[in-house]
Amino acid sequence: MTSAPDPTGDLRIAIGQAARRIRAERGGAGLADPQYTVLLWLNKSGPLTPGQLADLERVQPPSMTRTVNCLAELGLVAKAPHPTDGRQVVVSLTETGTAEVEETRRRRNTWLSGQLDAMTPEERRVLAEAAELLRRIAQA
Amino acid sequence: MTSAPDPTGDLRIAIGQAARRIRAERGGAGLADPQYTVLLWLNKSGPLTPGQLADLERVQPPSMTRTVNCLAELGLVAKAPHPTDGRQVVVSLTETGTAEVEETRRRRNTWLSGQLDAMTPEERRVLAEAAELLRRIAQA
DNA sequence: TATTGTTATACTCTATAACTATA
DNA sequence: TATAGTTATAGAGTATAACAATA
Repeated sequence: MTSAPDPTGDLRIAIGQAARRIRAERGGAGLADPQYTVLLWLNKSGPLTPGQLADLERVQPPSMTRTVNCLAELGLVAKAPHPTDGRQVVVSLTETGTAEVEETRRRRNTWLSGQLDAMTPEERRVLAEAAELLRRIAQA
Repeated sequence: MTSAPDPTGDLRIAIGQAARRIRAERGGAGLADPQYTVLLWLNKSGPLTPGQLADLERVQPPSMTRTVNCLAELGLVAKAPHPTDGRQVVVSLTETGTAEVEETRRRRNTWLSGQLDAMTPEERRVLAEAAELLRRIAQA
């Protein structure tokens, strides 16, 4: 019982499996993926508000509040009042957080990096392009 | 504050966002992604045991037990004793389940299909290749 | 004794709704 | 009145550990 090809289903399944597999891995300090991703955003873009982070990650504000608080408790980010808008909060990487990002990135034996390193340049190119396309899909 | 390119981080973020975005969509009967994925496997490969499904989906057996039970309650799959091995269970699509798969697939306005349809053939090719690579990553 | 599946339990992530504070 | 963030609550998904049944 084999049905016709289903690129959509194949892609859905592949994304789901990959996301689950990646989630099962822990970077440096045992940080879960959503938390580490926030650190990556802050490292890439500088200080951001929880609202901006929620938009970037495409999650609802309460989810980001929780993630940010978790990181703050670990001392990896700091929350500060917004200079001009009392409603907003500014989240920034601490020294510890910056070190955590860089240390994790430096460790080339990080699981996903290891997987990519084992691939051919052409395959890495495909995945890099796919990353952009997936990002676009996620923003639709 | 913009750091050096980080293909690994970009890919991780993209996969996470895409998985979350896809999960937020509901196919035909409002079926969640993990459940629909099991239907796709059964439709593709025919009847399977919970253990086989767990291996295919890279989840632990208890997770699959739960998913299969949910589908059985909905009448989309049926559980039957294995003909020769009393320990095993055979899960198969019911008529309703088959109809559900085909109806969902036929609806081209399914969210992800719509996204793919809006892309260029080249972009679809990249994603199709990426799906294979992601599958390989997930199995590592 | 090893394997298949299930039950029990707990944790993480996410969402919606309601609330507070500020603009 | 609108916006940013938080708190409260709930639900989905997954995992590990322990158990039952069968090989």
